[in-house]
Amino acid sequence: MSSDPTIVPARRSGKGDPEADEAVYAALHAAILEGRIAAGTKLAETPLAEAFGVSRERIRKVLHRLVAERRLEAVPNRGVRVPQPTLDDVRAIYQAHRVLEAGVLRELAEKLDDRLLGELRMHVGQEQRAAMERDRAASVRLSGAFHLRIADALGNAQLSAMLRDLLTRSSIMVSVYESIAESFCGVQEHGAIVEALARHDVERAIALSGDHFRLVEARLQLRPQPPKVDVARLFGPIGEAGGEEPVRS
Amino acid sequence: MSSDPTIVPARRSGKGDPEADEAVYAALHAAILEGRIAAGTKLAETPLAEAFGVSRERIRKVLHRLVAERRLEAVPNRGVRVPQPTLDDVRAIYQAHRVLEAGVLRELAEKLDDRLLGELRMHVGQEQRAAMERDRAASVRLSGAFHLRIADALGNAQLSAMLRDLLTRSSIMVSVYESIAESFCGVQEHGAIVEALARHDVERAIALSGDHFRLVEARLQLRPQPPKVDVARLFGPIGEAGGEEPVRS
DNA sequence: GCTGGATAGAATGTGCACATTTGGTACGGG
DNA sequence: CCCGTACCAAATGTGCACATTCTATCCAGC
Repeated sequence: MSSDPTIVPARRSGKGDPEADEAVYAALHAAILEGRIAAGTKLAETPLAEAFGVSRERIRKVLHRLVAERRLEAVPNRGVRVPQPTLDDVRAIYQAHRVLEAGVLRELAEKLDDRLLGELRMHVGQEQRAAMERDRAASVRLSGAFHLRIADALGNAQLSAMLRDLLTRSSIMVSVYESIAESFCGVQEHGAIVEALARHDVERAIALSGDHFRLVEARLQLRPQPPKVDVARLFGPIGEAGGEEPVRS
Repeated sequence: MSSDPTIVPARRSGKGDPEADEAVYAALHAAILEGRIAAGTKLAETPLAEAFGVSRERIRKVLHRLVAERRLEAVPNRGVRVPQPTLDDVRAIYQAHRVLEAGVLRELAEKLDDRLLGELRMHVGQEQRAAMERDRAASVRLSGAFHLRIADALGNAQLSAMLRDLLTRSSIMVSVYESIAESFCGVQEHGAIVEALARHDVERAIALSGDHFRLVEARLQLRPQPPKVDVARLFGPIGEAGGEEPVRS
């Protein structure tokens, strides 16, 4: 998180802290993304406000923002819940990713230069190293970053944002439908795509990418038991410099 | 559910009306989309609240929602503004649309059946009829609907949503950078894409689609004088007459 | 005459109290 | 014993008042 060690304003009471919004948002966003909150869990405003040690209005604003971003779903007068995606929803995400990447690869082949090719190869090298070192966390992260890298190469902010959104949604899905051990893509598949691009073989690159996604899609299956935890216990007081007396029951 | 079927609560204008949110959102959304509000215009909360005849909090919520949807941009403590896209932004939108449609066409070719083909041909027929009748409004609407139709054919909600978002963004752009007279696509180009699909000639369909978008892209140019109107005059009080009719100046 | 700062006005942001709705529960009737 | 109804508690939604921040104007100083 961003911290300013140089100047800390005197107002530490947690009242008018403009960073509190972002802190709450980041905490909830990460918790949803990493699957720490079971799908279908209702996120009540009051308990969250007490857990974070901020006002209910602040929680409210963040929750509505997450709803607008489709990360939570809201029922009028009945609060917000963590959406429970169906298997078809997950397949739709991966299909969308596959379709989008096919278009991106076609476009990318026209403007692929040596510098970009070198960067992609370096990235695959990093993935291989992480895989050899059995660094699972790095593998998952780099695997997603590979697809993002391809999209970013076009320099189109819209495409990058769309792909980034799809990736974060996949992350949510993965926690529900896929075992973590299987969640990262195969490294050699990424390398094959890059080499096909290097040969300007667009059709081959797209085909490899398609097979790649279909493979991930085929591995999907419903996990038996999503974790059920109390949201109030999940979020401790945020930011040691901030509020420090949320318990009042 | 309701225990009192006989009593319909008298909807007090502006107080506890749950439809007011949607009405304000729809009015603002449409105004932004149709370019009735000049790019760069600051949307102050108080004047809007008075114009719509609702509380400032309601306006606030709608404005923040529009910001979350990237339809407006916000500067902390300085209100929200209608974003002013650069020419590069517009090109990025169209490139994203082109890239996405290329992927969609490739995928669609595999699952194209006679029924879908018939529907697409019928849609092109409607476009031709609208073009012959010089119905410009219908032409613009059907032209956008054509691309949406293609994406919807895959039955993927994610892809449809992404394309719908790109289309609405194009609409905004068009009002700034393109003369309305040129804003709809050529009908024969749409027909050619459909016929290429009918022959299962994916490469040809994608090439046609690409040329199609590049053509639209090439027509882009900065319009000299965006309209500058007062937002307070634009939005009459809602809920009384049932509709908001903007006053064009 | 021009520049800089200070002040007043306005607009945005936030917390609080209240209104409305929902879901559960207990009670009474069939 | 079961079902329908009325009440109660909790949670969400909303309006209002206040705090904070930005902007524009005016005045003093150079």
